[in-house]
Amino acid sequence: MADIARLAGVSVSTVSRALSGSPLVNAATKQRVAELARSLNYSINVGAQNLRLKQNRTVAVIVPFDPETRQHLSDPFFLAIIGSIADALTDRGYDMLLSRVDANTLDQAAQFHGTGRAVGIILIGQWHHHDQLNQMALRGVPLVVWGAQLSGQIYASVGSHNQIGGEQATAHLLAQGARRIAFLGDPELPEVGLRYAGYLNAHERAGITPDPQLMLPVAFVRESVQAAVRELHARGVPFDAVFAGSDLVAMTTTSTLRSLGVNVPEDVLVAGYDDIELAAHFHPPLTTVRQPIVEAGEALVNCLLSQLAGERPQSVLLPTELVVRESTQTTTA
Amino acid sequence: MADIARLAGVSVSTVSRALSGSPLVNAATKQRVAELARSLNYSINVGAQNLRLKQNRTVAVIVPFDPETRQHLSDPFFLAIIGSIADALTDRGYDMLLSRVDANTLDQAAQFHGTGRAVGIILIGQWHHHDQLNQMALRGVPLVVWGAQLSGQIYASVGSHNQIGGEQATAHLLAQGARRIAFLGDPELPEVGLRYAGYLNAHERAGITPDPQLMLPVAFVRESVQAAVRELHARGVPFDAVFAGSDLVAMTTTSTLRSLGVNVPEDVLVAGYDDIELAAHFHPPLTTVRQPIVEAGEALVNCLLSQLAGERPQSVLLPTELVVRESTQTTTA
DNA sequence: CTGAAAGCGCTAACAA
DNA sequence: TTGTTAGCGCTTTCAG
Repeated sequence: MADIARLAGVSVSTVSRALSGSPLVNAATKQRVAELARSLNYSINVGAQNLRLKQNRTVAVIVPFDPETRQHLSDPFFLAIIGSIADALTDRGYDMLLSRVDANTLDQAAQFHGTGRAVGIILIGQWHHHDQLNQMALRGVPLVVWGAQLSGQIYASVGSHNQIGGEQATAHLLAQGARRIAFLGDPELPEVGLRYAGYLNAHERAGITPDPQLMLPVAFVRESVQAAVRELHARGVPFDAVFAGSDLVAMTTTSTLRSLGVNVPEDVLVAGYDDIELAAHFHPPLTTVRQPIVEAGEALVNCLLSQLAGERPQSVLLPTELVVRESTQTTTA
Repeated sequence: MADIARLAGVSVSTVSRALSGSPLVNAATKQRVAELARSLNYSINVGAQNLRLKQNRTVAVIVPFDPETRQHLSDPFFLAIIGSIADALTDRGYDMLLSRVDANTLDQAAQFHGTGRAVGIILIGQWHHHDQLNQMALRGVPLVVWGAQLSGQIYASVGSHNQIGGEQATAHLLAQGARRIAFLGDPELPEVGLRYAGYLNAHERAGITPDPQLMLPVAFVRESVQAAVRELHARGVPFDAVFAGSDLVAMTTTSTLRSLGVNVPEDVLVAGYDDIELAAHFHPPLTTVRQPIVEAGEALVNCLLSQLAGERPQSVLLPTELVVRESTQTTTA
């Protein structure tokens, strides 16, 4: 900037003003400065500008990871949500700082705000860290979490209406004639817990008591799912449908069943949750509960930005939609 | 920081030194400062620090988008690569700034470096922008791109050995008895072009001349693939196998064929490229050419950081591996 | 319309 | 061992 000033024969203040389009500066000078800047391939140092202005247009998006499994970022749904956040942020003129932090020391996430690197934080997945998140919110960190809305929640969350989603899927399976529906997913996770609650609700409404043996608390990991399905099969516990906690689990279940000689949907109906892009192209095409991904990104970003604008944190429940495909069509249909 | 200094009864320089663990400062003072900092919930302002130090530990990861389709970030393979870069960067202590830029004004990407926001740039996908990328490299922007290695390339690239991958898949299909293998993918894209070259090579080596009608230049979009497959079928052009430019295309092809009453692998063999996680769980499990995702992230990051360390840009060709699954098993096998 | 000067939060000589 | 001072690159009063 000093160089430009020298070359243009003006002061740095003038250059600064010219570059920021201030009306105070002579059009001719403005022109000259602009050209010089271009020819020198110059652009403003955002760091210095932020320092001076105490502003910042960066949002940190954090994906917690389990330090033991050191598991990689791979669930297509989470990945897709990141994509949609990236889009929403770009639209609003914000940058996205993507980072992974150890789930056990989630407070690290707050550092992105504390150190002035980001104006706020979007956290993907609340897992078991409800309390830590409340702490952060209490400390005044602008925060939005993708997950379930829990009672006693101080931070804002955005998520689909998991309980209704769970009901929709289960009610559909029951309507298709299923009577012994296995549930696959870890109900300790708030979102999955609500989906399970929906599962129970739907049963109750139908006047059916689900067999507790059909509740398989698997983690969202391939091996865990395969093991659970194989064991259920080996134990000879009869079941005529599966409601999986995510599409990935549903797909793994389907292929595991097939390897055991059990066909979907002829022998067992399978429904998932998420409606990832591939669900429609799976064989059989997967019935699932859609979580609106594009809206999710927008809602997360809106929620964060409105907090920054001084409004009170306002959680959002996104509508779910049951997408019926062949994986739950009884062959007679 | 000034507050801490006042409270601790020392100067800011001492605080600065204490916080940075300088050996010059008295252990007692250091202790006191550390406690104060913790209790005030203070942490260093990275922006100011960077400004002063002229350093920076963030890397910009850029995904170009086509402004017309304004297409969202959704290909699982790209998403997975982003995940793996995030991991690699986290391991090396770098932050990742994720952004999407209009593919037509790719130079914008250079701004992240120009404005001091990032030390270097990782670009996902070179598409048709070889020249622009060379320009950027020429201007001295530290840059790595995921894509093919082209002649006359100044920037560094990391990618799988697309031609060999194409050969592997095609040779496998030929070995399985296929004689009329359709190729689906836009050969204008450097990576796909090389895969196609591999396809041609394998044919030549087998002494077979592929029918030009079997070359379907589809974009990597669902609709495009469906349309192409339907048209091929409608025109009555016979084919006994498909080599798809990506797993997503292969899966779409499979489900489109199925809707036309053509079964995989009984009537037509299908092979893909990428080996995304779902490929193994697809039905039928998909034969594909694996691009090593974890290594990809590491290689991209290494390549960029070594440039920053002053070494010459060094492109990397990652090995591919043919993963044979049921989608290419002739039923008699 | 333009320039001089102060200062954003931090670090690094240089002195003491 | 610690404090003083200058300055990273920028913006913005306050005077001209």
